Amino acid sequence: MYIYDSVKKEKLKFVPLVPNEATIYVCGPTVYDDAHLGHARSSLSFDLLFRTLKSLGFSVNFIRNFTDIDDKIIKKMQDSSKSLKEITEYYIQRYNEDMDAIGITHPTLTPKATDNLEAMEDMINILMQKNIAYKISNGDIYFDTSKDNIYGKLSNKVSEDTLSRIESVSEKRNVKDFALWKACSKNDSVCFEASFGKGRPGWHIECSAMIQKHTKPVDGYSIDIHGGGADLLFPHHENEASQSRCATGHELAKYWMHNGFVQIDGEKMSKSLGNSFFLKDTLEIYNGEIVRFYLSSIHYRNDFNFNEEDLLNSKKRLDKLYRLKKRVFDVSVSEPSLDFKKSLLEAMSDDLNISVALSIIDEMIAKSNEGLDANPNDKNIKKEILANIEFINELLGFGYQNPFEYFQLGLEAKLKDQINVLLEQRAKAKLEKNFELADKIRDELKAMDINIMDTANGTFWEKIS
RNA sequence: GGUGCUAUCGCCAAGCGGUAAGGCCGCAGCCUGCAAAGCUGCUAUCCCCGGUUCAAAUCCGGGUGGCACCUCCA
Repeated sequence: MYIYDSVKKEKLKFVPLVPNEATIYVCGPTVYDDAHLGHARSSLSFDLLFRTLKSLGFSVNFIRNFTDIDDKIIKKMQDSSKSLKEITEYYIQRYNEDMDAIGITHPTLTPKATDNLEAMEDMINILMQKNIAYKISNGDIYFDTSKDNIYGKLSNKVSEDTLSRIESVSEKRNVKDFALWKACSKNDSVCFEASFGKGRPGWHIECSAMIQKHTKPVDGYSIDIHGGGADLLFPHHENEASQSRCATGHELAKYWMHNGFVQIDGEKMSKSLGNSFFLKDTLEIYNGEIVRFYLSSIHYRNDFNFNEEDLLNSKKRLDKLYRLKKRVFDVSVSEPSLDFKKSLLEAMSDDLNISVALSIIDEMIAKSNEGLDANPNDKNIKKEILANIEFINELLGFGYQNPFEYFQLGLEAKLKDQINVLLEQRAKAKLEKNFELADKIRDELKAMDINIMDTANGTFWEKIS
């Protein structure tokens, strides 16, 4: 397995801290709103990593958190007069629904910030004891970045000019110091007890504390891989790495991976532009698997330009897999082709090269169709093809649907019956060489948006999308 | 202003120094009663200029264009 380390900026051989094991921590969403396409892409990127490592035989410990304390959540509370828990639980559930819809494997652990306040308190206490953290007059606690002589190394982004953009608080020792704890005032609705005063944690400390709590350091690192969106490198990951290093005496992660961004029709995704923003909006129109296939079809590090035309073109590629699956759906699975499995894994082992993986699948489809054209009823060929498709699903998370239902999605049973009756009539007409009637029926079906095809494996029909 | 990414066929997109994968679209053929589906074949010298090298889309320098982040946004 080779992965691109976005801090070292090179592709590296993945050497896990513990042989055959991998611990991955990915920054999850702040749950104050529904998941957007960017969340989907991030989840998808690391889901592919998760699946690939598992397929390679690693025992993977995959952690993805929920940030359920945050200014945006507090604002939502004020706007909606709902409690913190009401809001976060609602959006966590919605998030999980969306991720299920696009076939994201469940992480091994999904810690919430609110369940790990003690770990954060401990870490802040350690930093205060070391005089790396300090309290200012209003009760806020800051991290003293000057105590970490390699602060800024991770992102390489701390310039004078960057600093001028950071919020200035006069009592901070250094401009780049960041909040570990924000003291609460009397009318603050969200307030937690801690030995150093009431308040709530800063954003960065939660990930550090949860990693510290849920993992065991090996060889000077807490975890193997830390992941997240490209925007998180600075300041979030820089700060995480720094405070963890200072508090624990070892590095946070051996490898860092960052996924690229999603744009809509070439524009930055934002509410003000009114471009389709939420994953749910897309899922209302398209099946989750189609969205998954489209969003994962481009390398995770590249920026992704989402548009409907490309989505539909990408669906045509997935259709081909399902047309093949229709041809072999009447047998039980055997073992996938070793060559196919090996080359697919090899592609994904190269920093998740999905493009090469998809081209290998396309070649498999063409070869399989060729084999089936020559031997339409060869059970061994069919079994292996079906097994290949199952392996695709295991590794990449698509191709799992019943192939007939895939092409008939959203049609009512009554209509399906009607179609079947027409197909029987057409089959009879064809048998009697009454091609005029057969073509008339086909036109009738076409008018109903149904496409039919006579293959060596029988007559199939599809809903035209 | 700082930091970084990027420019490959009409569209999407691999390529990581050894002579351009794959998908969509298009054209031709095979198959088919005709279609559809499937299969086969055809379609690019890689933004521009210079350099390094036996050899560059791939490395270096300079342009030009696109984008992102630097604002607790994945």
